[in-house]
Amino acid sequence: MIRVVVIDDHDVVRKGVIAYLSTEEDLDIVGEASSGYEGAALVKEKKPDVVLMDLIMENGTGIEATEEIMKTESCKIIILTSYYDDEKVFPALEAGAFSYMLKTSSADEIADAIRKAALGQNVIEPKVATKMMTRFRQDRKLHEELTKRELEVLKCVGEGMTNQEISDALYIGVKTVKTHVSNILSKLEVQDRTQAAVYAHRNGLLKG
Amino acid sequence: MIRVVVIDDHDVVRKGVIAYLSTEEDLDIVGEASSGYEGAALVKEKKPDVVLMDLIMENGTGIEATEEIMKTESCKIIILTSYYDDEKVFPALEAGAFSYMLKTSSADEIADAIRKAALGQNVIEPKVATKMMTRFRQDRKLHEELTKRELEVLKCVGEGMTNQEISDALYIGVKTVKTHVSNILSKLEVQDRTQAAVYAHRNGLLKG
DNA sequence: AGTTATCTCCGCCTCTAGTCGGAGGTATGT
DNA sequence: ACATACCTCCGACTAGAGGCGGAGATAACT
Repeated sequence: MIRVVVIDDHDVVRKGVIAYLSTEEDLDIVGEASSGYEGAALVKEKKPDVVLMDLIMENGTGIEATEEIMKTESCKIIILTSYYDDEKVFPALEAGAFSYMLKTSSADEIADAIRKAALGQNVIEPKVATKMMTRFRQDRKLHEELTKRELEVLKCVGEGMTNQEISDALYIGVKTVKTHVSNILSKLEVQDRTQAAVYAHRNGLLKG
Repeated sequence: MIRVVVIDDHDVVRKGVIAYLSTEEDLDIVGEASSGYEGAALVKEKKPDVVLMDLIMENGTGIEATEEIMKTESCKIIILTSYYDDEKVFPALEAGAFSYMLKTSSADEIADAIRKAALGQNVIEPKVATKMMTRFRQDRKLHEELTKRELEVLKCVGEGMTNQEISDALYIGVKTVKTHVSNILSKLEVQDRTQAAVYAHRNGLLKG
């Protein structure tokens, strides 16, 4: 029997998945949770073999919960979500997710992914796999080289602020802002602040 | 008996919702579909009282399907989705959606929304309702004022291109690009190209 | 025929942005 | 004690961005 925990704050999704998986003889649903925090605690208590995890949740994202679980547990975490954009996929994989499924998958595919995870085989959605390929080919997180202060400045640039406005907001001189911006541009390998702003948005460095 | 059709390309969600609603005595699931096109045809055939519709689907979005159905049918369409951002909510309501539910809702809430829809009562999620209020207060989509050409230029600006690069890409003079950019800035009510680029990204005018 | 909208282009002007090459201060770790 | 990284700031320079005012061409609607 493969012990499974389902974490998803979408009531209908969670109930639906559980209802479906319960009909499978070799799967045992040992717990369910509707938030990241709750889920992480539940996994530590129940020690399941496999965790089905949604990404977007009210209290504690799936990414945070995945990180938390992977610190101490050895279970396989399968991300089950509707999203397959860069900002969601890569942080999830880096956090220690084992497989990445989309909610467009059929119930059978999900059951199959659970069995494979229990055997140590990853299952990555083709669409997500394509993303990974292009990612690993060249790109790395350029913005990880940024210092704290530079990241603050970049966020301001990403909001469309001018150097003067940034200097007022951060209580530093305009010259200093220019220095930071220049360093940001070279670290991100872009030519001007507009490209830096685009970079910030594409890499999810801002809220909206 | 309230006749219901469920349209959702997420297998687990559709099956889950149906499994849940089937236990309700007064609800009769008369059909299900996994794409917008299929769903629209099904609704025209089955003539249900209420339709549960997902927004993001492979073939034919929920918005297109909603528009198509509302042309000829008189049923109540309840949007059931994970999204509540502007780009999804307003087109759906404009297309003729009757209620707007989030997948974070409990199964009981959804069953309740179906009964209310059958009685002619709308159910709008609080989060979505808030969006609607702010929307009707003042905001309109500024970029709808943009001409075709200006939109093309804005997309280039959103990619981080300079005026020179845009002029090369669109085969027009740099002076012309400047004129377009100036017009874009005033129409979007922003001060510079960086803010315009941010606007473009926030309003989903670009792919990534 | 006249109006309106759109796309195209020009010159002149100002100002922000960005580069280059410095410099001093404060942590941190070796 | 020394090196390194980070944050701060300076002056001088160049180039791109953006405002202002104007203009010709086409197409569509009245």
